Amino acid sequence: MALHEETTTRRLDQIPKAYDPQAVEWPLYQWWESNGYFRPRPSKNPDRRPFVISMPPPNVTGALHLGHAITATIEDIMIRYHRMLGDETLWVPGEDHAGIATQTVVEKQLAKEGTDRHALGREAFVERVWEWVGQYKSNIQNQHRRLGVSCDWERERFTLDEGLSRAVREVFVRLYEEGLIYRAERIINWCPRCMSAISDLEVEVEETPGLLSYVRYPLEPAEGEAEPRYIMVATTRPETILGDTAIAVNPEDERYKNLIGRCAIVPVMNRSIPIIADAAVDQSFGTGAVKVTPAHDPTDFEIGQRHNLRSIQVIDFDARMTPEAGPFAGQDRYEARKNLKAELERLGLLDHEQDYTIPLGHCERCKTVIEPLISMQWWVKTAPLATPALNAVRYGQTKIVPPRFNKVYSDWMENIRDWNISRQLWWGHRIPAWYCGDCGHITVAREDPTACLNCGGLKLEQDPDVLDTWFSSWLWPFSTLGWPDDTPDLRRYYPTSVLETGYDIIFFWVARMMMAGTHFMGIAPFHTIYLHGLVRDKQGRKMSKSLGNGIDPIEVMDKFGSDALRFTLATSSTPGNDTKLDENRILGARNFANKIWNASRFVMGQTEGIAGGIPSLARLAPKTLADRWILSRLARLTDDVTRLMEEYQFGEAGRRIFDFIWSEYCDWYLEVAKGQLQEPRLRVCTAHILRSALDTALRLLHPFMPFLTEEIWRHLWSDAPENEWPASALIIAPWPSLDGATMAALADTATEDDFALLQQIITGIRDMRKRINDTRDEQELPKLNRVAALLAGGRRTSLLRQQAGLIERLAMTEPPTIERKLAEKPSRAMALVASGVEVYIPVADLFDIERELARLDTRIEAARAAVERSRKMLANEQFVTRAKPEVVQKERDTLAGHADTLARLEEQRRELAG
RNA sequence: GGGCGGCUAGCUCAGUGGCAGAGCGUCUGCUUUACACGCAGAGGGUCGGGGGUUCAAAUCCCUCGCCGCCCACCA
Repeated sequence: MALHEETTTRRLDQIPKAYDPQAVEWPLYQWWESNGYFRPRPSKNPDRRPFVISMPPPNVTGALHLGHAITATIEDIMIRYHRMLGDETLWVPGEDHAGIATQTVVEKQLAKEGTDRHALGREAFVERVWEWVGQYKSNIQNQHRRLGVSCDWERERFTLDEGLSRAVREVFVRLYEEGLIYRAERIINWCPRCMSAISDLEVEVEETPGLLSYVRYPLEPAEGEAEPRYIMVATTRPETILGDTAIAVNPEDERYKNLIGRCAIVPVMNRSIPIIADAAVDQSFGTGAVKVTPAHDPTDFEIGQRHNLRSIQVIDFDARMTPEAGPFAGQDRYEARKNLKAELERLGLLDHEQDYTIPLGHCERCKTVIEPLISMQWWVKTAPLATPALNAVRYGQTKIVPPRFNKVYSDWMENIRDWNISRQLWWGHRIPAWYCGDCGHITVAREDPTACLNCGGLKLEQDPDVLDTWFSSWLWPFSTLGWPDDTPDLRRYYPTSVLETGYDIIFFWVARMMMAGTHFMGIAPFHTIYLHGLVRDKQGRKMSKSLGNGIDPIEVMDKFGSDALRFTLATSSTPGNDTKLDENRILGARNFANKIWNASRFVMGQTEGIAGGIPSLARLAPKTLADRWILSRLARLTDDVTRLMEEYQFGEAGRRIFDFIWSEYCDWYLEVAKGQLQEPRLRVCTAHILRSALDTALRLLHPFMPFLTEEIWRHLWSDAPENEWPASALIIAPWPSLDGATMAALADTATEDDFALLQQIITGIRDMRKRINDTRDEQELPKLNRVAALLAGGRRTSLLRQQAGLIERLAMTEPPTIERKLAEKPSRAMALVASGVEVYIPVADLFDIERELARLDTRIEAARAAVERSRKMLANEQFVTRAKPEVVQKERDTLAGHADTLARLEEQRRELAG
């Protein structure tokens, strides 16, 4: 509580004039954290389930980028909202060991030192990575802290922690025992730079300009055939010719029917291969005949399996040609392509080439071109896991926001392919499988075995590979809570509530967590999946290191403050849609923070000594129209924002709060209050309303701008006795909520209509005053400070008389003359009509009649068009009979209003012209 | 080849059946006793094109056009 006690003053002259986020944010964060506000606190309402989020774990050695910032912001908004609602709230943070990514970073470091991991050896290398992790882990943590994340750091987890590693091991063993993990030789995506297999998801396909080469294969001569004949195929990867073991044609293809069963000669290698028929071949592409290389192409691999073809690996794991490649052995794959083509040309077998766009797979991590290769790997059989995960979404146990991603999720789940989980790396969870040197049995066990489970042999060797990074993060929602142990946290906080992340990792992470959750826990890991869009640069490009277009959130926070960044990220888009981050918007949010700061400074300064404490909204006694108006607006705001938060419409909620604070509280009520505070009769009540409304607004805004609001809030309450404080800090203060009676008492349409009329009149007078002064300025006459005003109020007369002072002060008029009907209308005056009220600003010594007539004509024209439009609608029998009655009635009122306005404007014009 | 999203003011984006909105930018004023990171006022859009449904469409349906993304084994 120390920080709060330091705050003893709210004197205007002692609070800095401009909000300085740097001075406020870090101390506040430490204060929150040291006071334990981020820990879950039991709810007073036992019927409410705890609200829990597992934070998507960032790469342990990474730097914070805008993707993390938007994730952290949206999650913190939800967490803070629920904490204020009084829910038991838990946000579990952590980091991911990020297998390939981290290993690559450290390898680069080693390269700089002129060494590599093989020189170091496995153990020393892993040791080295741990050092690196120790050095960088705190970076991402502290960068996250700067964003204001109110997560429970005491429950922080790391995917390579002992506990989480145990979860990984348990899952592997269990799935193996269930027959859902198996080892198989398949064609896989191989990254020759990472020297590892990667999963289908980790391959990025890019359309690349290339060549389609047409190559003739000589046919083995049939009996009695003298002339040499050829069969021609098209290929984008000529070097794979060396590994061809067949040529395939479509069985229906008339051109080749008579060749099926015959043999062709692989150029250069002079190997005889069969011509086979397979339905996978598209007759219309290329020549309709396909070379088949089972060792280096997924489709060919399948054709090979169907036809029992031999696989000849001609490209090695390091992307160099194998001895099987004959004269090209040892050459790089692209070098071999060039050389082979030259050789084909020399042999007269390269018929021609054409430009062709090739979809090329690249390694997601290092962008190296993927080589499809046959290799022994570990796999998860995913179909049995996908079904429950699919059903959880299908039957509404888990809802996706926005719902259009249902289809993306379901389509993937329905067509799911087995997951290659082994990686030929050193950094990660080692695969818990041991091979027996005696009998060859594979022992998969929870504890490291000392002898073969089959033959008892002691020559055991552990599989050298590690598991895909996602094999640990798919357990995140329960492994972080203590699973496989039956811990209190696991029982209390699983399933979690909302999973919030970018839509770009639906398959990588979200879908797999759904599978793991349903399979191991028997229930989906979250009831809601909220997917945000990607943050892009000004041109709409994805931010990336290589493009150098990334905006560094730390720099943004240095410059504008965390709250400004958070508010911008939260309000710049809608769920699932990408955001082009615009620095001007951040600037706007920074200005908003400053606006609130100064409004608060003013309110606290003005109300000092007048009003101790802050009455609740229900206990206020509004005395004026403006009082009732601001409370009505505030009541509606509270209602709307709460609803929007429940609907995950955080952007809209933030914008509403912005509009209220700036355009209603500051622009109007604060200005009105300046006058009311001068009146002894109104002072106390006005001060109370100013403070109470500010208090509520700060609470509503807190999830979006936690630092600024907390700082002001503790100043605001500092003169109230401690036992009156709603809470020791805004972060745990109650979320504003109005019971039905209070809502009914505060929200009042008639009041809002009355005030809207007043605003219309005041704005109108300001406009006329400005035009008068512009004209005077042109004529080199001194400007008028105040103008005279005559109002014909009609049935609104008493309202206007009550509010005359307000009009005078806010519209800068002399004390206005207000009559039901003016006995004599001023002949030389500017005029306007608003909801049946006529307003005249007489201009004695200067008047540009032509200009005023033109202005009136514009207004008359607009009124006439409006009347026309309404008349036409009401004349339409279909409208009158079919539209909802209240819509028709509203239209009638609108017409009456416009007609009245039109008539009065025309009258004003006649008098002016006449 | 399938699927999804976007196209609204000069720019960045809200709005998803009932007379088009915000911020920034523009123009004009302003030391009005919180804020020039401000105040006041103004101007600016046939809501991508076409068709349909409806009393009524930016909003629902169809279609076309760009721009972007995701998925997919045509070499």
